[in-house]
Amino acid sequence: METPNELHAFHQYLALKGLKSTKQRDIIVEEFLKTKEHIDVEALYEKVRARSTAIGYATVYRTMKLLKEGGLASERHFGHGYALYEPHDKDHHDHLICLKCHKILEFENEAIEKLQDVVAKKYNFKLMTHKHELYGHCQTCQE
Amino acid sequence: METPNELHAFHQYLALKGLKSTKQRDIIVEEFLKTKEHIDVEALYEKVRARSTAIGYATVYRTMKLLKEGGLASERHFGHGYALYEPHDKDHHDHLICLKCHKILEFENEAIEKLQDVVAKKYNFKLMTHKHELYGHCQTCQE
DNA sequence: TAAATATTGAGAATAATTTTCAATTTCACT
DNA sequence: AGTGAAATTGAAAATTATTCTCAATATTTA
Repeated sequence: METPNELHAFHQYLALKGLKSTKQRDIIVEEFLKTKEHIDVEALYEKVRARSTAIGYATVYRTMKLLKEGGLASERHFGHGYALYEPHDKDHHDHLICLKCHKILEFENEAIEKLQDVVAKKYNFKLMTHKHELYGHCQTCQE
Repeated sequence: METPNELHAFHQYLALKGLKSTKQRDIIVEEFLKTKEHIDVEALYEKVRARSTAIGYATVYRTMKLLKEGGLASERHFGHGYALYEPHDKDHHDHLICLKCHKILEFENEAIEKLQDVVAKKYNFKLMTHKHELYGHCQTCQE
């Protein structure tokens, strides 16, 4: 009784768009959902290949794009030149990134979110999304 | 009596690092400082070429890297896959980016900066820098 | 001015991601 | 179940921003 309902949501998204469900997509989505950290395409590709050697990089990229479009994954860029993905959260969160060990922590701050709205209003912007990243040294790396 | 003292600062930085001043670097830096908006390498290259056809892309990239290292320019990435540069401000500011017309506005918000410090402290992070970008539709594009 | 060293432009190289294309798979309709 | 139109696939080529290589040239220091 533990059908991942995100996978189900993905199938619904595909149906909605007139796209097809395939074994490859399912494997990629399952592996993606399984990792609770931020994952890059290379690491995801490795996990996927461990289950089926007949899946190429292109399909991983294509599937991540679909997940993004379907609102099931968020794509992040933290300065190194490649994308990281994470399952899309209902509750928005932002990130603390350690410049030494590249650890990523998440934070939520309601007060900041409110202030963002204030800023947007001041400039007559209709806010759709935002990116708030704090870069520094984590506790461990300060020693 | 209007010597750009940023150019002077650049020369000082070069001297400090044992690097050399060249015509190419000066032209690139002058053109960069002249634009008060965010500029990408391609646009800067065009401006530079208008003054001297004997300057290559590589030198523009190399010079922007020096400006960055010297603290005279900030590099930004707003989601499209290339870098934008802006003269480095003493007063930190963040950005509002229109998803339709790609206009970029700047904002400063002291209260948000303070809250960032609170967040960093909570996670025992030593904050070095941050990125805060608000994406949406600007006033003009809402019509 | 000369020697030592940094810089240059052009094009090759890199790296992440996207596209192309012919072969295969899915799905809606029998 | 069977068929055919349309979507999907993997592999390799293409793309794009940026960096590197290298032989020729320019700057600096003595």
